[in-house]
Amino acid sequence: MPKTSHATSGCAIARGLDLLGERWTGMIVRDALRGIDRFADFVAELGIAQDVLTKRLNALVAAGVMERIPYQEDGSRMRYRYALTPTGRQLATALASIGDWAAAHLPVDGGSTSHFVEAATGQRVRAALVTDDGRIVAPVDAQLVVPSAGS
Amino acid sequence: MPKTSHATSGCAIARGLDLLGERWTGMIVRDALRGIDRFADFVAELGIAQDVLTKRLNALVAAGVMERIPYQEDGSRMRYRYALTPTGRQLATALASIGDWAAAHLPVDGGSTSHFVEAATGQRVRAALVTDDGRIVAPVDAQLVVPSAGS
DNA sequence: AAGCTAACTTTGGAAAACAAAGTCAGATAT
DNA sequence: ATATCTGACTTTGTTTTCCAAAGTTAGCTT
Repeated sequence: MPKTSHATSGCAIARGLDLLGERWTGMIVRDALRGIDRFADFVAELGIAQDVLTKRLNALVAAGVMERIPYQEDGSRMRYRYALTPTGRQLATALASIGDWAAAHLPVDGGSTSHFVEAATGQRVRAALVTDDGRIVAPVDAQLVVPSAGS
Repeated sequence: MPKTSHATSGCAIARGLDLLGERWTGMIVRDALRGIDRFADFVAELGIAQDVLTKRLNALVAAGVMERIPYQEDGSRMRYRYALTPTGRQLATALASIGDWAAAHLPVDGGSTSHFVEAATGQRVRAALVTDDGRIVAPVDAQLVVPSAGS
């Protein structure tokens, strides 16, 4: 067993990090949310090595986050592109919360940063913790509950 | 420059992933949220190699996520522990959204998974996208806006 | 002085990432 | 028909990171 995997851990955070905590994976999903879907474009945008991109895309497809879709431009042969599945699009919340946190706590000189908006209204949206009855809870007032065993 | 860094990227998601997208970092923060704060306990809980833990803790301290705090048990010499800063505790939202997503989309046999609750009431909380006026927006209805340049 | 313990370093080998070059398959141009 | 172009990958060789085990350090107790 060359590399530690938490894919079968009882902790959902561990399982999620097994994907997103891997180098490049989060950036690939971010670009996919921006509409990028072609192998060569991911390479150009991210500067990722091609063999690594192949592995990551395969992992994302295997996890049900992305799917490999054939397409054909006129006057070209059939090729493949990679698009987020509904499951993958749900990761928007996770990426938004990471982005919101970084915007607040890892500032950088150049002002404007990326953010999410509601498509219908253009209104800015942020990630927050909410109760089932719609109350917003500050992160400080939240507590992590782990059923029993740790890892 | 041996390894690509997005630490100075204009994209906040890239900056956040530069930390959380590194192997082990998210798991360390998760355990820190559970109250783990000693070097040896992180090693025991995670099975992480000690030199890697040293590097990750240093990076987290440098980023302002954790702090190195001296402590002394009676009958022992002074040692150091690692605790989340207020900035670090804000990552609860990000970890919750990753955990919520994984619980929904990366199921595993053994039923119970970890989750966050409101400390005061014990009520379960979940990560969601909300507008500034408190409306909840489904991830599908959200759109990522990137100011200008990509990476 | 010798032993104990927690927090690290050091060391050497294995796995992964990186960069560059090569493969492949069709569609168009010569 | 052969040659060329393009996008999606492999292959190859080097660099970097990860890993596991052993070693170091500092102060307290026996």
